[in-house]
Amino acid sequence: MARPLDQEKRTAILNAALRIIASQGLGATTSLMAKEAGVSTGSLFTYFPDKLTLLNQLYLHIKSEVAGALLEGFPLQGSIREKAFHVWQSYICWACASPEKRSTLQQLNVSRSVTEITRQQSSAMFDAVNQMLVEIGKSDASPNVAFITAVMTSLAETTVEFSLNEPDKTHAYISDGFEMFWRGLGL
Amino acid sequence: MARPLDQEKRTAILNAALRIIASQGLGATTSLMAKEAGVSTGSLFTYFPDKLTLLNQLYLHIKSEVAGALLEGFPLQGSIREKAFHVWQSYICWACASPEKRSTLQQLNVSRSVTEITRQQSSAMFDAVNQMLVEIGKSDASPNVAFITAVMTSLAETTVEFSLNEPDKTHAYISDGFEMFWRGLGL
Amino acid sequence: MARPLDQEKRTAILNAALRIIASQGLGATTSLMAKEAGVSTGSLFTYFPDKLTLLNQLYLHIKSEVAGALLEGFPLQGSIREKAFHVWQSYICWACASPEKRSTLQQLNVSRSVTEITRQQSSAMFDAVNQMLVEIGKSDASPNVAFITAVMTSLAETTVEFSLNEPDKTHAYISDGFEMFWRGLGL
Amino acid sequence: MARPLDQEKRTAILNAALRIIASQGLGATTSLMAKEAGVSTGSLFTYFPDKLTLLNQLYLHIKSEVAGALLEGFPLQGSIREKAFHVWQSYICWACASPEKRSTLQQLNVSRSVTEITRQQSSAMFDAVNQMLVEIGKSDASPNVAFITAVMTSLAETTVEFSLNEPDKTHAYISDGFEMFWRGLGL
DNA sequence: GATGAATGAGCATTCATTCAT
DNA sequence: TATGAATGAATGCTCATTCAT
Repeated sequence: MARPLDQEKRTAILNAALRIIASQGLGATTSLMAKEAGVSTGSLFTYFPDKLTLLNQLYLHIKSEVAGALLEGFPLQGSIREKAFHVWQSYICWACASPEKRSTLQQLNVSRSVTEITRQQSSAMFDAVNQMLVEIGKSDASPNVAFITAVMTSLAETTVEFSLNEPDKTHAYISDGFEMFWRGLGL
Repeated sequence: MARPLDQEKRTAILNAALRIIASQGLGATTSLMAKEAGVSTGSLFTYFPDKLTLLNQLYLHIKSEVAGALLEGFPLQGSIREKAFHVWQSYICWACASPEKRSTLQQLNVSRSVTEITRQQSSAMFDAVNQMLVEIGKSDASPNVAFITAVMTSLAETTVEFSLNEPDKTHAYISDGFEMFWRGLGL
Repeated sequence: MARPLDQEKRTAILNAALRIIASQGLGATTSLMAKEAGVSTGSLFTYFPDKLTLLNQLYLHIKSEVAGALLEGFPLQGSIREKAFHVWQSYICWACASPEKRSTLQQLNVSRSVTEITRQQSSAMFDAVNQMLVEIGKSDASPNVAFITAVMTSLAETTVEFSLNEPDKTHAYISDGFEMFWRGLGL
Repeated sequence: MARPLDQEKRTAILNAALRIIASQGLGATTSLMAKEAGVSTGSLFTYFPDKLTLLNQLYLHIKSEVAGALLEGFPLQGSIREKAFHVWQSYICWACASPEKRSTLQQLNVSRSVTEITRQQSSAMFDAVNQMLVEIGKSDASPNVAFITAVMTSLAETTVEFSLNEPDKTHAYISDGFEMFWRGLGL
C-alpha cells in the first residue's frame, strides 16, 4: 500500500493558503501556497484539482470553523436575546482571535471565485443560528429574517473591525454593538 | 506646443474600467479596459502611469461622485435627524441607480490595491457628512464618531443590497433601515 | 524468494498502451495506460524502466504479431506470386481486424520514439517475407529489394485504409490492389 | 500608427516551427520555435492564438507551397501521362529539395493536431491535380479516383524516401517509380 | 513486488508595460 | 500624442519518474 492521502497535508495546504491570502490577497500564487505548506507544487494539485476548487474548499473550511465556534455553548434553552448575544459574542471573539481567517473569508466573500453552490453548502452549516434568527424575525415588527440576518452580520463585522483596532476595548464594543443591534430591532 | 491631455479620454477610461471591473472583477486586464474605452492600450498608460494608479484614481472618481450625491440638497439648517436621513437616502438612491459603480467601489474597498493615502483623500471629500456624524456622536451616550460612521455605512450597504434585490420595496427598506439605525443610536 | 515478473501483467500493460495510444496518440500518459491495464502507475515502471522503452517494446510486440500473421499458412512451396499474395492478403486482413494495433504501429513508425535498433530487431522477424521479396527482386528488371518492399508496404497500407472505410469492398480492394502492385512490378 | 502586424515575422515563425518540428517532432515547445524565429514567446502568440492553430496554419503553409510546386509548369495541354508525370516529378523534386518541410508535413498528417477543416482547405488547393486524377480514373478499369490518388501519393512518398537516401539515384527512382505506378494502373 | 502519493522541471499561455512607427 | 505590436517574467497545471509504505 502506498502512502494514503494525508488529511493533515490537506489541512496544511488549506492553512497555508489561508495565511498567504490574508497577506497577499486572492492573487497569491499556488506555488507560494505549496511552499508555505511545505509541499511541492505538484502535491497541491493532488489534493485540489485546481486553484478554484482550493479556494472554494478553503471557504467551506473556514466557514465550518465559524459554525463550530457559534454552536459551542449555544444556549438552546435560553431566551432569544441570550441566543442572539451568544452568536454575536462568539463570532466577534472568533474573528478577533483569527484575524487572518476572517480577512481571507471576507476576500473570498466578495470574490467571483466562490460559487453559488459553495455558498449554499456553507449556509447549511448554520442551522441553529438561522433558526434563532427566524425566532427574532417573528417577534419583529417587520419580520424579514434575511434582512435582520444581514444587518446582524454587517454590524458584527463592523464591531470586529473596531475591536481589532482597539483590542483593549473589545468587550465594550461587543456589548455596545449588540445593544445597538438589539435596540435597532425595536423589540 | 503639445496637445494637453484630453480630460474626456481620461474619463472615458475611468468609466470603461468601472464597467469592466463591475462585470469581471479587479483581475480585468488593462487592454480590455482600453478597448471598452475606445482607446489603445498604449494610450491608457499615457493617462495613468500604471494599473495601480488607475485603480486608485478610479476609487477617487467614484467616491467623489458619491460625495456629490450626498451633498446635493444637504439640509444645512435641518435637524441632525434630517441631515442623517438625507445622507442615508441619498446614498441608497445613488447606489441603487449606479449598481456597477457601487460594485466596483466595494471591490476596490476590500482590495489591497487602494492605498491608505487614497483612502484619506477620499475621506476628505465627506466633510459635511463627517460633521453631521460628529454632531450625532456628541448626543450619543458613547460618543465614538468613527464607530457610528462605520455602523451607518454598513447598514446602508445592507439596505442597498436588499433594495437591489427587491426594487419595488426600496422605499420601505430605506425608511425601515433608517429607523433601525436611528433606534440603534438610542438617542 | 521474490515473485517473478508476471508476464500476463506485462502483456496487459502493452495491450492497454496500445488501446490508449490508438485513441489518444503518443502523448497519452503513462498513468492512463496503467489504469487501463488495471495496474498501478508504479507497477508500469517495474515492467518497463521508462516510457520510451515501453513504446519500443510495444512496437516489437505488435510487429511480432504481424510477423506471426504473415507466416501462418505461408506457402513455402508456392510460386512467388502465391507467396506475395499470401503476405499481401494476410497483412491486410490482420490490419482490418486490428485497426487499433495498426493505428498505433503507424504512429510509432513516424515517431522519434522508436530507435533504429528496435527497427532492426523488428525487421529480423520477417525473414521468410524478406526472402520472398528477394526472389521477386531477382526476377525484376531493376532488382532493388528494399524499394520493392517499401512499395509493397505502402500499397498495402493504402489498401487497408480504403478497406477500413468500405469494409464490404475489402475483397475487391485486396485483389485490385494486389493486381496493381503486381502489374507495377512488370514481371 | 504602431508597427503593423508583420507578415515576414509570421512567416519567420512558421519557418522556425517547421525546422524545429523536423528535428524535434511535434512535441517541440513554442518557446523554442519563438527563439528560433528570433521572436519573443509572447510574439508567437500575437501571430497565432495557440499552438494548435499554429500547427494547422503551418500545415496549410507547407501544403500551399507543395501546390505551387505542382502547378508550376503544369502541362495543361499535355496528355494524361504527361500531366501525371509532371505532378510526380514536381512533387518528388520538391520533397527532395525540402526534406524538413516534407518531414514536418508527414508528422502533421498523422497527428491529431490537424483538423478536418484544415485538411479540406488544403485539399482545395490541389484542383488541377485532382482533375488530372479524375481523368486517369475515367480511363482506368476500376475508376476509383480516391484510391488512385492515394496510391500515387504513397508511391511518390516511397520514391522520395529512397531518393533522399541515395540522392545520386534520384532520377532513376523518379522514372522507375513512375513506371511502376503507370504500369500498375494497367492503362 | 505492488501501490499511488510526492516530486519539480517543464509547458502553453497571459498581461502589464514599453517603444518603434 | 496615439497606436498596437513586442516583450518576457510569471502563472496554473501536467506528468514521467521516484520512493515510502
